[in-house]
Amino acid sequence: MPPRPGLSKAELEIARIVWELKDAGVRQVFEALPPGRDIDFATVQTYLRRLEEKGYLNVRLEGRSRVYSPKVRPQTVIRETVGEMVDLLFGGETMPLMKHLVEERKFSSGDIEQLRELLDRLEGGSDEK
Amino acid sequence: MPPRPGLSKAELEIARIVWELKDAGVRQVFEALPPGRDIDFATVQTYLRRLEEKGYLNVRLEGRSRVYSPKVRPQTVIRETVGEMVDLLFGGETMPLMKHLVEERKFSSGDIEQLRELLDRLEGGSDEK
DNA sequence: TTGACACAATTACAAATGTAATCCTACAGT
DNA sequence: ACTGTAGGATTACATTTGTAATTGTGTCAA
Repeated sequence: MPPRPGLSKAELEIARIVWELKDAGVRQVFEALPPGRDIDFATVQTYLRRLEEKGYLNVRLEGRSRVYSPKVRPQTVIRETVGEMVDLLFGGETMPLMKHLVEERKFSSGDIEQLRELLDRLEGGSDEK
Repeated sequence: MPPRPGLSKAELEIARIVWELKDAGVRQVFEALPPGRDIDFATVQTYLRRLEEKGYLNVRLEGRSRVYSPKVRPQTVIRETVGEMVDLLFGGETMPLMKHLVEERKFSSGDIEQLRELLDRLEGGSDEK
């Protein structure tokens, strides 16, 4: 299954909104844009159409307007996007990315605690490399 | 300082090679491509030129050929690229990405150990959120 | 000397992307 | 009925990206 064409940045931004709204028309997506994100209504329409063409969204007609809904789960898109990034930036190795994140981004002590727990859970579990 | 235009995937691939070679002409970069990566010599030339135009590489003339060298450190590009990805995919939150990575990618027990150490080092250190 | 290469520089081009102008039409009001 | 308008569908377009065809030029073999 060759997944489907990749998402562009702008498309990803819009896809995230649809995931959140679950089911939405152009207007709703448009209004859900973060304030300050100055982008035209018609532009949002284009992104939604492309998202549908690429197979990321379902669409149905409601009266004379189109209503979009997620077709591919965020999980999936995240896996693909992150995977590609790891390939491109680190030759496919996950550890260098982990190291980068831990060292360069900020974490609260609560975050660190959570991370330890995640690691603990791994050890017991069945997911060995 | 609006960094500089972003890197495209193909450009990033080439940039990585230049980082590794430290200093290289088109031919060398071309030959350093992983076997199987079927791409034309002229295509590599184009990427190198664009990398230079965008400010990621330095270039000097050596006889009648151009020799490229890194101008921006990998660290910097990585920080920018990862940062953008976190914004796009997780609204700027690092933790969801960490969680995703820990749960979805594979780690050896050695890796896990290393990660624990990284976290330990953080706690003592001065980098609080 | 004279081509014929080997190499690298230039130029070209189609597809993807970011963004919006334009077009269509049901409806509210006169 | 007629018309301006709001909301949405279409079409358009410049830029960026992936990729390569072309073009220019020293160099060496005949």
